Amino acid sequence: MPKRESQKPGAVTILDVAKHAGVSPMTASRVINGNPRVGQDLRERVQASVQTLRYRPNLAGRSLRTTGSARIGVLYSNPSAAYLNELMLGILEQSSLSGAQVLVEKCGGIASQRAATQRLLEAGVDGIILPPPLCDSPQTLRELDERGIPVVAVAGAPVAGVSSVRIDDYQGSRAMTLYLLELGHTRIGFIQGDPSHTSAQLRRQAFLDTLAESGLRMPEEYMVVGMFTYRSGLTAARQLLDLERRPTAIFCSNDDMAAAAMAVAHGAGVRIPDALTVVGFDDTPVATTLWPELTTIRQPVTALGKNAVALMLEEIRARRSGRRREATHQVMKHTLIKRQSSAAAS
Amino acid sequence: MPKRESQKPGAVTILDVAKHAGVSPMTASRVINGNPRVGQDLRERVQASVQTLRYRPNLAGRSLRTTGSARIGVLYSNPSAAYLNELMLGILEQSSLSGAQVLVEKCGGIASQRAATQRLLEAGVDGIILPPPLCDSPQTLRELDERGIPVVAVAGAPVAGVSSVRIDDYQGSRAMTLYLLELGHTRIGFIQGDPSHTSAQLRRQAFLDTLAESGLRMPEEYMVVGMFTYRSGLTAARQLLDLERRPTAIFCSNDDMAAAAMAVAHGAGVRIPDALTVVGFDDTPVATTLWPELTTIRQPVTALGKNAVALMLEEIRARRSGRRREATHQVMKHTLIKRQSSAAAS
DNA sequence: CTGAAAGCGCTTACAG
DNA sequence: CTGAAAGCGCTTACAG
Repeated sequence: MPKRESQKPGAVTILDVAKHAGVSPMTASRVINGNPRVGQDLRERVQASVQTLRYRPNLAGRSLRTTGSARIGVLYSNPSAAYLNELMLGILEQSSLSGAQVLVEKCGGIASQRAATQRLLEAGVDGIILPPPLCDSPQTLRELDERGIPVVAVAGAPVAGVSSVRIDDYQGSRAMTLYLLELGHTRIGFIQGDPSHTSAQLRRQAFLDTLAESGLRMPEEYMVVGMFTYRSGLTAARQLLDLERRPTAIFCSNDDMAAAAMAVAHGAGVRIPDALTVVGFDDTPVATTLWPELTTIRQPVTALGKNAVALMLEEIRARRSGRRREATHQVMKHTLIKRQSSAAAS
Repeated sequence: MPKRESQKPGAVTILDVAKHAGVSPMTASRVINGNPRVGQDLRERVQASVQTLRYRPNLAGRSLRTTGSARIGVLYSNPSAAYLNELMLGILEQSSLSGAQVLVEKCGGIASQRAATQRLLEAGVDGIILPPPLCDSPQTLRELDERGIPVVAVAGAPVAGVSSVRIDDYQGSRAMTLYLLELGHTRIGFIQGDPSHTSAQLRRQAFLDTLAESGLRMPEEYMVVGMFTYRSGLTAARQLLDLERRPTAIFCSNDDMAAAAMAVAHGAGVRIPDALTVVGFDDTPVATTLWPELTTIRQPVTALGKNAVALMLEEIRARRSGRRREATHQVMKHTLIKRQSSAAAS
């Protein structure tokens, strides 16, 4: 008799499901994985058993056979803490679902980057995920590609041969600009992000293009360069609010700079949103920390992380079975989130 | 001949290590897991092979035998986004290392909490991790305990019979208070957190006790109640800075409120840290986003998450093998992080 | 102290 | 369309 005593009572396995449905474990497995080559009635019986028994597949068991021992590296440099946290959340969640292991390395300059890559490779990673801003470094991408390591870039401009997951920064920025125009703002300041980031360039370009479409053009001093940091946002916002004829709205290229702009406005006694609309981009946790809460463009950062892992796993499986996949470029949906920091122009 | 072709070349298994070292897989396993009952020379040979082959254990394989199919639920309500993100990071990392699955449920009031618990249980979780503020709800703890579900509380006051992981809020607050005194501040404002949170009470008490020790007592209007939110920090900080004889330092019970205090100070034209020292508690990402960067007490939130999972897994294993463990109360180390928002009293 | 056997839960590859 | 067999990588429980 098998020892069932030390067994957890509620641990329903696929064998239990199969027995309950009166089929072989294989058939149960097929139904559970959505394989269409199963007869209608067996399928229904298995599905019923899954429901009744509240079966949940054990991912360790599954991944042992499928992905084998996939290991994914994440190489990052100089990130926004909040963004990286959220991204890692998605990466870990998905890899836990898929039974993959995740190794993380941080690097600074190009030398330390090589060392970090080396460490990841020695640890046996099958591929590397590159969050911004590393995803924007052609050199990094080339080096990894030359070594034959699969790469998935998160954000950044699509590069031939390298899979990527991102949102459409251009359309996101366009949506925000249209929203500000709808609110009746005609004097809109813009704080740009780090010019070396593709996302910063796209957000700026969309802003300018969308205004031009509406026949509007901002005076040059309404366009200020920031670096995506809070500190740079302070300086930039001060510049804008010190103008003689100052804007009635400020579009900041990310939330951190928007937080800074709000602090400066506050300091100058300018009330938000009555006298000044401030909007951001990203919807990081700071957006709902601030008061008034920040109107911004939501990036599904966690989902970006999840999909990056899924893409990577497909790539790894393909390579293991000797196939070659085309690089995939996945664009995820952004959302305009209206909160209390924006209002109609007065 | 076994098909080795579709095999990933770098996938070193424990069998490779064993063969390379000339021992059985069992001995290799023992060495790798630090089991002391292995002879000196076999141990060394295995360790050398691990090095040479750059062996990394496959966690899916391991967890299949050890934890079995452990599933851990996380039940949270009304969290600080940044704190929860970081905690989840640790939870997911550790559970991925241990091959456990994580299910997350959010809840609001007590009714929705029951429903969420029910969903977790139906999904077959073996135990539930309770982040703040749920860890402070005796009712929640009791209900879970009555159903016989293992619980690990993150933060909160230690409760008999319920394992917990936390930092010593009292000592952390004491360290910060001593630091402010060292800097020569004698007029220190204090913004308290949500009074229903144990951590808020402890931080406040330590502040008062430590001052008393030094023979100091602040005027009543220097103690202001906040709610741990940015918004409440704005109000509280305004109160403090509007005082005729205002403090030279403000100790905020968390970083979000410190961010608010800095914004208000900024608004009032009070320079930080020259004219005003502002310090926080937690070291969430916002602390390094602000300018000047925030002096604060670092909570190892990610590590708290990791350890909560580790504790939970021990508990689950113990129960499965019919043993009963005493509840463990783990206190992790905090650190005073000195940044640019604090300076000597002028 | 060391090892041969068995099995964790699942799915791949083969056979019908 | 369905199933019996084998094995993913590891460790538990048993034997010596």
